[in-house]
Amino acid sequence: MPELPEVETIRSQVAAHLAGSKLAAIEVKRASIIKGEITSLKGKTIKVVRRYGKLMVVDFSKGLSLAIHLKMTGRLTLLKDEMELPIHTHVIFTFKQGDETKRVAFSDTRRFGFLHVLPTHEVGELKFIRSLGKEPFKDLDLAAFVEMVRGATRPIKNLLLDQSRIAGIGNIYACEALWLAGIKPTKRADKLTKKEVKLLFGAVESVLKEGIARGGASDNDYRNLLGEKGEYQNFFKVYGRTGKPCLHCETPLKRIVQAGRSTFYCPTCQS
DNA sequence: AGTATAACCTGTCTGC
DNA sequence: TGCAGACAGGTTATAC
Repeated sequence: MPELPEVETIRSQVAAHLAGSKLAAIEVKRASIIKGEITSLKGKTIKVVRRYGKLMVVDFSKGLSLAIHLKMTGRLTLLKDEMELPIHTHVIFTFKQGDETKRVAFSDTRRFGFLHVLPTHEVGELKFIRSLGKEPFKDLDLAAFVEMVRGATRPIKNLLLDQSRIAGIGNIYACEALWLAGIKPTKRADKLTKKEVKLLFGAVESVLKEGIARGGASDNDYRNLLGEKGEYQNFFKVYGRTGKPCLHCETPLKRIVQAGRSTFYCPTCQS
């Protein structure tokens, strides 16, 4: 479920609530979602929480790290006292900071997500990270974006979703950015005009920024570390709005399928 | 280099 | 009420 803004929201919350906390206990209910030796994290303290595209990396003391991918339905939940465990909880972490005890559950209905324990110095060697493309707001600048678009013959929507080119964009933000830029999702990437490329670059940054500002999009499953929904779903212009009027021109929005994923767009504004 | 499809899983919704 | 089918924020392997 979570795309860059959702993962970034959780990343900053994990940093705010758990940095400096010591992992006192780990309860594993389903080992198959774990790679590496999770018990080695016991007694270690959280130092830094990073994000690579949609992957979160928690750096612990003693040179150990925990990579977390939430995929579609993964959640990290800071458990309140007496709180029932989320459904499909696979791992429960108990942290101590001074007198305080904090419990965090990793749950994942569809079990696509994973936890991966590895030495911090090996994080950069992860195949997932090595194959990631440029990161919005970091090394993805307009020049890099122009270059990328110029060299691609596939539809622009498919390019936006390709994590090996741009890290972090998923189906929601791809659709929203294309609507904002007024570009048809099926248009061949290298056929975009200079003006369109520039508009799209701005639109991508704009929707990601707004997604982060609104705490992510909870169209369905997504919840932040505190179990709260995001707000960005209330501001979708096209995603999931098949048949509803375009907010610009009132044309009924269309749904098509590209690369096996739903694309929502306005046939009038995006041509 | 690109596409398309299936696969990994469970849950929810729609239509008959 | 039941049941089949479509669909869901992601990634990857495999076959064209």
